[in-house]
Amino acid sequence: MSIQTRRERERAERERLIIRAARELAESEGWDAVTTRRLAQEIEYSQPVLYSHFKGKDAIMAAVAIEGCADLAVELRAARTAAAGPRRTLADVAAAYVGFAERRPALYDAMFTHIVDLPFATAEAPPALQEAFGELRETVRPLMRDDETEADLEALTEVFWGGMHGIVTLTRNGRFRREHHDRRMALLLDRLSH
Amino acid sequence: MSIQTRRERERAERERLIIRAARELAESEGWDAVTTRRLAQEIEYSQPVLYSHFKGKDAIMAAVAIEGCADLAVELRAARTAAAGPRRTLADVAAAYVGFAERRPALYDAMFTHIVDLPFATAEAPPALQEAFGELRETVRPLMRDDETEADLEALTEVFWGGMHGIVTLTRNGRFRREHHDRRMALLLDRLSH
DNA sequence: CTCTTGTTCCTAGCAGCGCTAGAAAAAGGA
DNA sequence: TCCTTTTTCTAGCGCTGCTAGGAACAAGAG
Repeated sequence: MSIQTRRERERAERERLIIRAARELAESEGWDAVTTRRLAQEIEYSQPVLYSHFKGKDAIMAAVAIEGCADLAVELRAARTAAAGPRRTLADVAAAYVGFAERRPALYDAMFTHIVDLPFATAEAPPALQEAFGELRETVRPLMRDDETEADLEALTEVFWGGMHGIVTLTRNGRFRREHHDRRMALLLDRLSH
Repeated sequence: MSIQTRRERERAERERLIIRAARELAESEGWDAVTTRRLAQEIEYSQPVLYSHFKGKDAIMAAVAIEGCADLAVELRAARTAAAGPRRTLADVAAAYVGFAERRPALYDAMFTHIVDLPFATAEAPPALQEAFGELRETVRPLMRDDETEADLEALTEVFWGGMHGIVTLTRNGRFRREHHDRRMALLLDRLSH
């Protein structure tokens, strides 16, 4: 009994270790550097140990992505609840989102560009994901007119999100001039809040 | 002299063959299927021949991406010059853009998500890229107020582009519910055109 | 303390990847 | 026909994600 729980605890501990190592490696050297061999060396176990915890490398990336979503949700929440007017709050949350993406590009990629088979806009989506989206939604809510429905809110939130995501990704790989960034963001926020 | 030109012609021909094969393979089976071995087999030459034309696989993808930009520019131009009001034209061009991305996902990825080191928002950007962006810009131009500058136009065009790009990519990998797509697009267009 | 059983873990290897050195083949000129 | 230059291929390097099968270990029984 006690032995069993200790083992499970140690296993869970090691699983967190794997995720942490993968994340740190990705953030410091990019996802290309996160090979199963390198990761195994990092956690001081052999390769097959990774596969006893995760189905494959994609599953490890997905786990990192979920952690990233939780972090993002925290940062968005901080920006949202910092008490300013609705429009100012929108700008602050947007800045928090874009800042996150720029500060942690590898993490951001794992969350929103790399992984494909991670349940998302469904009931089975990981709580951290729903929470992050919820922060965006509650940021947008005060800007809605009375005659607009909850579905309108969701849609506008997605447009807000999509706009930021597009700007972030196109900026990062050189499609946009970086010097126009502030102007773009201001324009996006201005137009989306009527 | 004549022999020389014939050789150059044949080489150029084979280069187009490589690009076409890469594109077709990517569009039918995805970029993962486009390996240098597979591509060599497809064009009925050995692997090193590929490297006598392109520096590496990335360069082949870049060539495909440029071709894709030319195609996109053509489709955008058709939508833009189909004579409707400015707002309706904006919607048509947006639909053309999104339709292109959905119809040719592999091509779209090569153009806007995969390749990183392709000169873009600079003077050295391939003409096809500048042309495609130009189509977007000229679509947006009629919606500008008189007091707005050319830089504002560029910025708004980028916001327009970024919004569509974000929606396209987040939709494709399951971050968005597909059933809200039309509502999202309508919202984006409505807000961006005042 | 020793032996057996069951679990955990590692060594070694597979098939495939992008890419390249050096040999073989082909083509052109004398 | 021979030689030179250019083109093309064979073979292989170091790497990837992933896994089968045996070694090492820990836990309980006698």
